[in-house]
Amino acid sequence: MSPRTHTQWEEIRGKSREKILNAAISLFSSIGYFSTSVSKIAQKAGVSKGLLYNYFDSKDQLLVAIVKKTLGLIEKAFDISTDEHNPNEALIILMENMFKIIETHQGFLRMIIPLSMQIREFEFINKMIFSKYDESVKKMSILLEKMEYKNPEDEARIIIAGLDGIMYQYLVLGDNLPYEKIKNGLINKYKI
Amino acid sequence: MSPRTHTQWEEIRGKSREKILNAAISLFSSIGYFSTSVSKIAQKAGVSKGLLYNYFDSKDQLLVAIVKKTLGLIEKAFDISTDEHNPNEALIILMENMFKIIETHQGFLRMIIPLSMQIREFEFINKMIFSKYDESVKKMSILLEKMEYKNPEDEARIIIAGLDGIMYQYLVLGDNLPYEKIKNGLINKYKI
Amino acid sequence: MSPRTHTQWEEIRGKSREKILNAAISLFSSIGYFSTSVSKIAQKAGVSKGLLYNYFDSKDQLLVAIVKKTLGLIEKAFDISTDEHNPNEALIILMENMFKIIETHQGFLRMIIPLSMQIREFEFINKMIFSKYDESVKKMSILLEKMEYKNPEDEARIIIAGLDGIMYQYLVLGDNLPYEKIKNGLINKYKI
Amino acid sequence: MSPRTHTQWEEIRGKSREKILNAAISLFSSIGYFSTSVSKIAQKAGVSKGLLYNYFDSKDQLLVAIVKKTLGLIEKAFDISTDEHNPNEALIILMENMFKIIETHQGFLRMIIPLSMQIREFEFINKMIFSKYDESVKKMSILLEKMEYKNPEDEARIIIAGLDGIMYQYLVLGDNLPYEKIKNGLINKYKI
DNA sequence: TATGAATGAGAATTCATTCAT
DNA sequence: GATGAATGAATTCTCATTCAT
Repeated sequence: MSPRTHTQWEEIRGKSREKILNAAISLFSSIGYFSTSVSKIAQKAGVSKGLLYNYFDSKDQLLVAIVKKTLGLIEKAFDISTDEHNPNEALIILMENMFKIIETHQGFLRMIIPLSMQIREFEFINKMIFSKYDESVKKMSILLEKMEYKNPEDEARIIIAGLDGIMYQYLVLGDNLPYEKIKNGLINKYKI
Repeated sequence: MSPRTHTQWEEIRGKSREKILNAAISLFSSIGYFSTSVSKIAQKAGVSKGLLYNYFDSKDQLLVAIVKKTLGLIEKAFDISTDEHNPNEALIILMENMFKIIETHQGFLRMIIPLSMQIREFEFINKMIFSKYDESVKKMSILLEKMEYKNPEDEARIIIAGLDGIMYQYLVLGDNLPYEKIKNGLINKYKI
Repeated sequence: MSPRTHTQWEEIRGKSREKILNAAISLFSSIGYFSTSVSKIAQKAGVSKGLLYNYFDSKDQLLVAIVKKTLGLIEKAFDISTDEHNPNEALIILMENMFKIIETHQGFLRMIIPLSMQIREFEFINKMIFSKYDESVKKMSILLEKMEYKNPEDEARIIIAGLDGIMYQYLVLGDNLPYEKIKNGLINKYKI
Repeated sequence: MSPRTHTQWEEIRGKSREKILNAAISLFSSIGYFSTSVSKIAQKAGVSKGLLYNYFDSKDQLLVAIVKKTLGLIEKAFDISTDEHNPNEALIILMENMFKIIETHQGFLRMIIPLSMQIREFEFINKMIFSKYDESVKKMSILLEKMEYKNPEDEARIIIAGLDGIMYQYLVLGDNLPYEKIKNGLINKYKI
């Protein structure tokens, strides 16, 4: 009969939010943002449509929340210090980390790439992709410079293009792509 | 108002069809398949919705028609004989041709890539992409073999990953990408 | 088999538009703008909801269309020259005209008064009411001045307050108000 | 935390009820009954939705409570004895009292007038308005009879129409109306 | 007494598609 | 061949109300 404590409310909210976010990311990534209706999300999450709008102001904002959340996860996973390694080892770790992101966040990538390719509506996604790209180029350039590549920045861009290409093919071709083989092929090209 | 001849009808049909296809590809590629309404297409093409449905059974079929048409164009442009060139020259020509497709058919790519990321609904697009991929790997492998690469197929896949990566970045990053630089960077890596 | 002429289309459009407008004004005035759903309007008009949106961009715009249309009707009815009459006769005609508007456009008034009293959303209604008020004050002042009233503008404002009061009571009290009696009572006060 | 006495509970109940009523009247009068959500009321009152429903069975009943409460206030303010004044003085006091209500209960009026324009749903409001109207006519008629007006009831109705008209204009036109001027103009017409 | 998460019915709006002319 | 009015199902979103604690 006594009202719930703040923590109890928090917990309830957290659980529902999570259910909705998970349902949404699953649907957005498999059938796409536009083909996913809010009703489908609510149904998959096992909650009412109304509740979804208690937690997210709009379908758009739900997307934003997903992007933020996943970006947080990626950031965390990516934030491994490479200080104790020599440049080449560090480069390999960097590449492997990028492949890990591809493997772990397939769904997320499948969701945002379509949005980044069209629709002005989600400009923030393009900005985010560009900032990630830029950051990667910088990080990698430094390592390649230490490894005494002649044009480290250019080389970095080519490596990242390779990584992005493998990602793209992985997402589109799925099992038709000998992913592991290509992945190792690329990595080995840069192992001294 | 003498009755039109068969050829005249044909011509009229062809022109309207063309107008519709052009309007559709322009809209699909800029704002996306799902955000493009049939009304907008008809309006942009300067025809009535009814007429559009005279030519195409559905929005889906309109997409199919666009893919078929553009694939034809790509095929034609791609079908340049490399017989009179040595393997390395041929490889470079092949790569340059692929870049040409990226540059010439931006809109088309921007349209189908999002659709290819979503499983199931447009299966035929994935099949088509896979067949193109496979074909390219084969063509390139042969040349690389002649150039005495140790693992020509693996090397081919890495090159194509690079090409696809540049394509992807070109479509997403636009002017934020030093496209020409990376393009030449990649090509030069394979010039002997 | 031959397509409809421009005039035929016009006619079809006109009829549907009219049906919708009539249904809307009837519902807006009887149960109010907010309690009237677009579905109800379409149903009453005997058309689909979709069609309604072919003619009007939104529920708001439907309201705007009604206001414009009714204002046109009122303007026309009100635009009677009083040149050949002496000031007192003209004043009486003016008052009678105002009563006529009250009687003829009950529904319209019942619709806009609630909107004018609240909601910033429909500012244009307030502007319109003020402009009508101002216009009436000016017209009536001129006549009262000729009739040698000491403070013609003040007197005009009092008369119009009386008219508005009767309008208000007429709309709210309906048959509980001895409308004709009061109306004549007011008019007689200003007959010389 | 000793258990509260009955009186303390009463007080708590009273305060929360009051807060809710005030929030509701403020919102109903500014943005209208239909555009005001129960959530907004609870929020503005600083209580939970649940608590609101502890005090009032429904949004409708909340409205009823407001009307009852405000009517009580008006009654009290209006219940000033005019016995010691002569009829003319009493008439002026009566009119001034009515203006005072207009000025003091703007919000309330702005809230109920829109509702009174819509037939059926809030019948009780129309009944209340009629009863107030009737009562005023009677009171005023008596005074005007003593003042030897020929048709005291008719004159009373005209005066009240004037008052209502000024009220209406005051609510709709706001600062665009020279309220004080008209108010005094009307009062002076009946000062001997 | 007090909370706020949860519901579900219903609101406005969009859009692929049909059809009479 | 060509038109565009008309449809209806589906979409996003709102909100009064309930209920377990």
